[in-house]
Amino acid sequence: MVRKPAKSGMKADAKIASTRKPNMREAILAAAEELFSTYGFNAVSVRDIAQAAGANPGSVTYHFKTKDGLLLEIYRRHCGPMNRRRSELLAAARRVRDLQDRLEAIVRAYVLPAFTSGSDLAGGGTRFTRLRAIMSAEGNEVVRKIIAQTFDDTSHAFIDAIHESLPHIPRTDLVWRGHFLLGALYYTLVTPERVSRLSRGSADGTDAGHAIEELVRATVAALQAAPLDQPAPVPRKAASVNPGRALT
Amino acid sequence: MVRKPAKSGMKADAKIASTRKPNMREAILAAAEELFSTYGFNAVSVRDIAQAAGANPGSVTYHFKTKDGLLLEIYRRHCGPMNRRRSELLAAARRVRDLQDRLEAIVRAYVLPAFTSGSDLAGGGTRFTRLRAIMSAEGNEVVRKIIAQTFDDTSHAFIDAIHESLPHIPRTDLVWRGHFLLGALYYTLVTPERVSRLSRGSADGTDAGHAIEELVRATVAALQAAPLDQPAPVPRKAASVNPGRALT
DNA sequence: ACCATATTTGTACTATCGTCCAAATATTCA
DNA sequence: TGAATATTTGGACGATAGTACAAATATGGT
Repeated sequence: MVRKPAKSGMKADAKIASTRKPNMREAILAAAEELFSTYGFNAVSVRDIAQAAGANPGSVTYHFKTKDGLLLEIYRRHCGPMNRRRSELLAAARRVRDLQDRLEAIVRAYVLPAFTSGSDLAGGGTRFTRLRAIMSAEGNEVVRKIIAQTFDDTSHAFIDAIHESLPHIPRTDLVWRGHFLLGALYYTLVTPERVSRLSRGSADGTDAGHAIEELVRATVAALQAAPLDQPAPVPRKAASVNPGRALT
Repeated sequence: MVRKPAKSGMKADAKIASTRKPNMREAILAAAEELFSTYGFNAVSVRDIAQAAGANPGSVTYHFKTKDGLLLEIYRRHCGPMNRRRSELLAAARRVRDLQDRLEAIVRAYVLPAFTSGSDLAGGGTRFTRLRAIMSAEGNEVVRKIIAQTFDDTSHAFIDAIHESLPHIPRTDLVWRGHFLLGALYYTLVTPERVSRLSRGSADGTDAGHAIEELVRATVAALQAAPLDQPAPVPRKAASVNPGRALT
């Protein structure tokens, strides 16, 4: 990792005089999370992390044994709270009467914790989700196991819930569409500036609240689309969808 | 890069006796493309590439000067043909009369070249798109410039075309939804096995043809959704969307 | 205050990284 | 064929990677 000129000021602040970090282990975890989620796992060295945390490289080895162990601990920290939050929101969503509202609530229950879960509510959630996005692209082996163990259960629970709200759509299509949702979610967190650029400033890709609303709206519509075994996605004269404004 | 036990047989085949590669430069490019798109840029060493191509590490430096230069050349190879293909398909799509069909054709014009463009039609397109996905996650600086220079024009052209088919939806929403499309597209190519896993074998994530159809269907529906400034995404009793099968 | 334990430090090890270079070898064309 | 050029080779360079370890220091219970 070479980028980002410095921010030498911050590093200096971190180890002036002999001010001890109250909990160096946490500082290392936080620094690693931030750096990994920004530059990727491979591009960040243990020394980079130690320096950002104001610690000694050996300290990282002491607390987490290996670099993979450090990554593993980051996942352990976040997976529990995040999936717990998702389960709570999903349970609440299931109790929504109106089928249309329920579907939206389910999608929201999936998306929201990705932006806000974790210990640190201000940006902590997006940081971890961004990390997951990068790791799924880099294809780390340590992570692959956690994914299959921890996240697949949650994914199945959500797909099942969606299937209950849309029983006429084959599960296979819902798996695809849920997959697209996760991809869109990841990409939004990894490359938010692209949205700002392409919209020429009229949208802010880093505005989590707005991103969530756009994502939910688009996903609900995608989930409701006719499955592939039905040739016509929408009857020709589909004016009622947008009342007052015909398509042409 | 340490993974994947070996495939030592292939390497041996590549340099048996004194059989010279007819064009070592191409072999290096192909090997680099394959490895980068599988493991990421940072995880693959110049020596890995040279070995996979049956070449000498020094040969890579000779042809491409630096590792970044090699990556740059891969992008140069693919960007031209891919965007040309997209332009052709987009122009054809614009000529479709029916607005619904036109929208679908536009989306298809965007998605299709990502799976099939490039010199090598069998997997060559997906390989390069997978590479782009990984690079956007890793955030390489060399790539960021190419993206903004080469791809933003295409993106704008597609957003404009979509906007013509859906004039009642604000451009900002279409930017978001186009962004989601790209994210879904990337994620599908990066983690296709997840689809197979979650669908318990009833879907094949690596089936490009099927992935395209699912992606197009979901995206068209997402694009048509009511914009955020309209509170109700669909009027309550929306039965006509799926003729014959009411929502409940 | 003292000892046992936990943590931090500084340094060193080996491996591998990207890149360079001179010599060896192929290729091309007068 | 022979000279000019293009390519390949094998080895080397300094830099940096992850990790290990003994010494130094901080901490907490008695």
